[in-house]
Amino acid sequence: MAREKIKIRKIDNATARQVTFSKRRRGLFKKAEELAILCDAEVGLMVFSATGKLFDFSTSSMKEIIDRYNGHSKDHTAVDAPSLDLQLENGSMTILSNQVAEATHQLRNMRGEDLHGLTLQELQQLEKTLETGLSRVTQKKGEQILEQINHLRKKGVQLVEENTRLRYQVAEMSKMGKQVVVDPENAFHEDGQSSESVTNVTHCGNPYENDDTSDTCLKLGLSCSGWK
Amino acid sequence: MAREKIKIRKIDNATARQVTFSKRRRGLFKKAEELAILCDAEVGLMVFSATGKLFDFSTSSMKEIIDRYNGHSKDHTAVDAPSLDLQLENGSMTILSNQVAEATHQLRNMRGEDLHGLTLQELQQLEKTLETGLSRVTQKKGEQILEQINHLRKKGVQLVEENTRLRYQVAEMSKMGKQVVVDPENAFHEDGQSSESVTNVTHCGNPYENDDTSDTCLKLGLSCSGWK
DNA sequence: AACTATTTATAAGA
DNA sequence: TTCTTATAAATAGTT
Repeated sequence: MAREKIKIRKIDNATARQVTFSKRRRGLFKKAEELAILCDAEVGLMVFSATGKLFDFSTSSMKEIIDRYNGHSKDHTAVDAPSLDLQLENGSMTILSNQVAEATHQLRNMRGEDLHGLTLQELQQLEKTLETGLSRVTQKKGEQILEQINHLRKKGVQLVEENTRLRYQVAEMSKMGKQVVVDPENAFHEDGQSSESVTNVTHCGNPYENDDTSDTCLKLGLSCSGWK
Repeated sequence: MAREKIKIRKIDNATARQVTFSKRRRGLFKKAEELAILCDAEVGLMVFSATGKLFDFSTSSMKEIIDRYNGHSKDHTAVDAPSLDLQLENGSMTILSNQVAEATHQLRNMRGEDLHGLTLQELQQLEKTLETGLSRVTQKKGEQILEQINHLRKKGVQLVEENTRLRYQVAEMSKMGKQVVVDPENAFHEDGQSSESVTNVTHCGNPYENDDTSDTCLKLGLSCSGWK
């Protein structure tokens, strides 16, 4: 219903699928609410994303709706038949267990940990997936690094400005100040930087001391150790 | 959403309300199904008209969806008096659901699909894991390729031997045989190979014809197309 | 997340 | 109810 008509079948691209899920989920929930209000209906809506996240909407409480549903449902065995409940419950458990097993297996495969039963074709596919994933992660890392470097640069500029200002201040004060006691800690250095600014910059590799200016500095510093 | 914009509030006219209910209900159910298909989601939808009639839609069975909902919902008082068994069951379900969600999330990360909330450290770790996995998979692929090549070589040697034997046999037979009818299909070729052996070798890229000698041949041939 | 060209949904009327 | 149609909404692809 937009730029192009689409076929109603599972969206291949995972990112696009996620985006569409968000958009259409919102649309669906809005429509559900409108129906309830306009037509004085009672509505209960449960949606599980492919990743297992739950989204729900109901006019009253979901419990009430489910109770009412159970009352209406033709399948009265579905209601208070604890044994059946448990059976179905076990069915869900089995499904979930299988999902966990499958996902875990895939993860092991991707970590290269359990490659025995795989055919050459499967290994080929796996390699391709890993290459794609790796390239995306590396790209993202690059973006973050640039971001943090830019942040540090800006911070640096600010510090230099502050420094200049402070230097000027001190110069002014020492020029006319006679009874001003000069604290040795705040005296000039040869390069003209105040000791405070110097501290902020040189302590980059020594984290958790300052909380404001050095946090990004820290992140970047730590990550550097592993770069290729 | 048509001839005129309407306020979202209960429609006064009962007839109009009923008509709108029918139309919008259909629309809502359609949207629900589309969301489920497009985004691989699980959906459960229950609607009670003002007159008390029930309409429902669900991707799997409503029971399953309600079970899953109860597993997710913090409000465990949600559905009928849960027996202790059921409570425990629900606890397990929650754990399993969370495991599924976590594993799915990790898989998405490894495929480079959902990299937003990650810190530089996490990206770094992910990259390392992917590199390790990729190197293992590539290594395994290499081993399999060598294996299959060796297998093919052995097969080739066997075929050459068989060929030689057969050639000798035929030569012997034609030397002394007078009343032996020579089948044209089994006649000699210039290179001295029997037609059977020739078939086995030259049909490597044309799979699913022979099932014994050409299976490894096939695997190797197919995978070749994707190599870097 | 915002934009916009299109597709859909649908309110009113028949 | 169903069909039609003008118009409001939703949304697919793009940025």
